[in-house]
Amino acid sequence: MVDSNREAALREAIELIFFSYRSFTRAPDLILQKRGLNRTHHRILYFVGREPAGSVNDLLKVLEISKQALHNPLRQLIAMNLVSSSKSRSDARVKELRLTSAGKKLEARLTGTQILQLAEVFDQAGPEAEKAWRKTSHFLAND
Amino acid sequence: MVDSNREAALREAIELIFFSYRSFTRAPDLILQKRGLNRTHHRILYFVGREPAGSVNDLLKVLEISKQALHNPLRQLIAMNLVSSSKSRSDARVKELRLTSAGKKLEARLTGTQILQLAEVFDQAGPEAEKAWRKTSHFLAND
DNA sequence: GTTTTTAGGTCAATGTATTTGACCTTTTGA
DNA sequence: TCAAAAGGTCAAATACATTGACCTAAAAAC
Repeated sequence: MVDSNREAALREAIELIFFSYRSFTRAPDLILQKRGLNRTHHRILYFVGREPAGSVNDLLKVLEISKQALHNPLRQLIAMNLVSSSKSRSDARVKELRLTSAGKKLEARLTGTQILQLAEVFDQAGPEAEKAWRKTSHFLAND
Repeated sequence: MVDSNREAALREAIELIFFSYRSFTRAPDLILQKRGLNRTHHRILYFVGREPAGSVNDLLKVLEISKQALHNPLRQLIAMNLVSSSKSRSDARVKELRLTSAGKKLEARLTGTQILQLAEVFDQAGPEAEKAWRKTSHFLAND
């Protein structure tokens, strides 16, 4: 059971998550908007950057969106020459996705704002708090 | 400056935030979907519940969306009798928004899943980690 | 004490994004 | 070798957000 004081404290935590997430995505969203891109494009750039030569399916798994929902933004990124797509040699059905150099540059810019923001936050909070934050976030992320 | 080891650690934190947020919204989103509602409807229910008799403008400020973007989902909630709207006595331009009893019930159900989830997470992480998580999240939320 | 301006809120049309569902190609495996 | 499954694409319908005009009531300016 969750008593009513505890509930108030947990509602405060809910709001922290809401406001944190909004703060966390604000800077990259502004940069994206100027190019007619959105949060999904950033996610694609991020995960393609993290796993070069990954397939469309790899992306679908990590993003948990439908392949139809992925298709348009991915196509746009390829058309804009931010992501390259080439047939896999081992399985001709599969595409290997990679960031182009322009894609790397944009990804670094977008994610860079978040890296700086988190660096500041952890700097203010201190290393012990950072460690505890990571531990707690891990429980939240994997459940 | 952020060196390359530190950058990798911060990228891990970025992913923790992404996966945490998704995990955090999954349960209520499923409930919402069954009624043809979405995240915005939950946010409206949440903040109307937090501030009974608040105005449309109060909602706009906290949600940071345009009034046109708010209008449709709010209208739907009123039509579904989850939110009530009545003219303010002191200023006839202003509406006072409140949860109806059905609205309270749904809000409790939606937010309840998140409260339980956070209760479990903090239980696993321990009270010190919770405290540090709150401190860190506070820096992130307000910047 | 009118008149103008501002605040609160609504509506319709357009544009953008996602979903639904069909489809194509290549590979795997019975 | 042929049916089924995996990877990926496309077009139409639907849902959602944005743009921009608009209405009414209240404050402020004159």
